[in-house]
Amino acid sequence: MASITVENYLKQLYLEQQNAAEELVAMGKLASAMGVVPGTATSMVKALADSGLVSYEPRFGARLTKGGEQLALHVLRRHRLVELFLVKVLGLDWSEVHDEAEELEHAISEKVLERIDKLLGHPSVDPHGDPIPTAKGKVSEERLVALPEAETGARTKIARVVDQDARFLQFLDRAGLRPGVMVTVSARDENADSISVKVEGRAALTLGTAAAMKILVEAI
Amino acid sequence: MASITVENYLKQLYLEQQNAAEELVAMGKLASAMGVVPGTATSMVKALADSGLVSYEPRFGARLTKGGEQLALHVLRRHRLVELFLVKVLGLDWSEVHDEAEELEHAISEKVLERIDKLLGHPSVDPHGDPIPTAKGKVSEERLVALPEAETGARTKIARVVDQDARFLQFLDRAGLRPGVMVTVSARDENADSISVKVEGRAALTLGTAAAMKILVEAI
DNA sequence: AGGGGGATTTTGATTAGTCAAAATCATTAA
DNA sequence: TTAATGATTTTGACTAATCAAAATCCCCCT
Repeated sequence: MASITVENYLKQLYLEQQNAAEELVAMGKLASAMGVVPGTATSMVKALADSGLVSYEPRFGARLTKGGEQLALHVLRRHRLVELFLVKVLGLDWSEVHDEAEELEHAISEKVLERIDKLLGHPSVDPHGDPIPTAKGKVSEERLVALPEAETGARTKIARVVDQDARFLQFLDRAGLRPGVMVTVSARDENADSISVKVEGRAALTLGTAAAMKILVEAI
Repeated sequence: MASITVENYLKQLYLEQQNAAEELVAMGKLASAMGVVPGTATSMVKALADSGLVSYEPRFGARLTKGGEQLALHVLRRHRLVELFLVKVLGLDWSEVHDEAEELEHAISEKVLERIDKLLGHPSVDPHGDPIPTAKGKVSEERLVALPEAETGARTKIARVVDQDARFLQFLDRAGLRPGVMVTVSARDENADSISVKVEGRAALTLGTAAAMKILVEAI
């Protein structure tokens, strides 16, 4: 069995690989994502390479192998199903479930996981709109765009929020910006580096582009 | 925070202290309960003594301090609430939840635990009838007797089963011997080292004394 | 009193994961 | 082309938890 540490490295490698869109994940990136010193990442990656979970090109970076990716997706599935479970069954807030799931994802057996999956009706996304990999390790491809890229004046639905920071999520929550909510980009200001969004029955809200980029809406 | 290993040692020390009824737990006992070699138990107990969680008398054994006992009870509370949760909410079998809980007990936060407790209606016993310590670390004292000690011919209720072995529990389950079920000791045979029990609408079943001792019924 | 035996403790080694700091390398800037 | 810069890798050391096996101790029996 992969240790908790190994599971975390694989998961992080997968996530980095996703949003960086670069082929190889640099040791520095991985190290800071894992909260360790770079040398630690290097030696861990070498160990992972020895067990065939990643392929490592010294001085350039690492990439998950097929096997490593399957394991990573499995961890991600546990993480996201647990998050949804915590919200739907135990009534926790979507801003606080990430940290909880970070622990539980390593303690849940296959059997319990499948029970949870069934209880939730085989959901396809977690409370942040992140896709839940299937038991076989497939992730559904979504066609989403970041809020600043949505057409001005067009109503779209918030589909996903790509930041797990509790305070940011609480801010969004208070502003009514949750997955599933319909929003309209009412104005944009290149110079101010901001856009204004309108939620049903609320005053328009102005967001900096960086924050708005974390909100993904359905492409039309 | 106490590591998973430390939590397990404390829990085991508590359990040994309970059913051995001796003041001190011997290193040999602790080691075999933990599945480690005796020397390992010795050095771990010395470390626990250094952090004030146990008091250790070399060559005699160890005993939990007040602080260690509180921690142990906390772990036990998590373990038992999780077991009940798995049975009641996720529909697992009472024979299989022990092992699951063994992992989850170390991954559950205070917040999630209290949600589970509330969802279950602040239960006082787990699926095996083991008492669930309160958040403050109090355990309700029960007045139970082992089945072989029950009066012959008197109807009593099964209250607790003190063995977590899945196969034994499955055997009991098939025989209808579950906590809450009414049973009568219909006969006893000193020479055969056995007793016969009768469950409502079933043929009498003969159990060896050792097995029957693991079934506790309400004292009348 | 003297041994034996069984449990306990010690000692020395090992593994996983980590850090600090020195060494190495690749690329950019001059 | 060379030197500087910043990232990466290496080295040596540390901690927690463990085992194997040698050393020690306590109690009981003769």
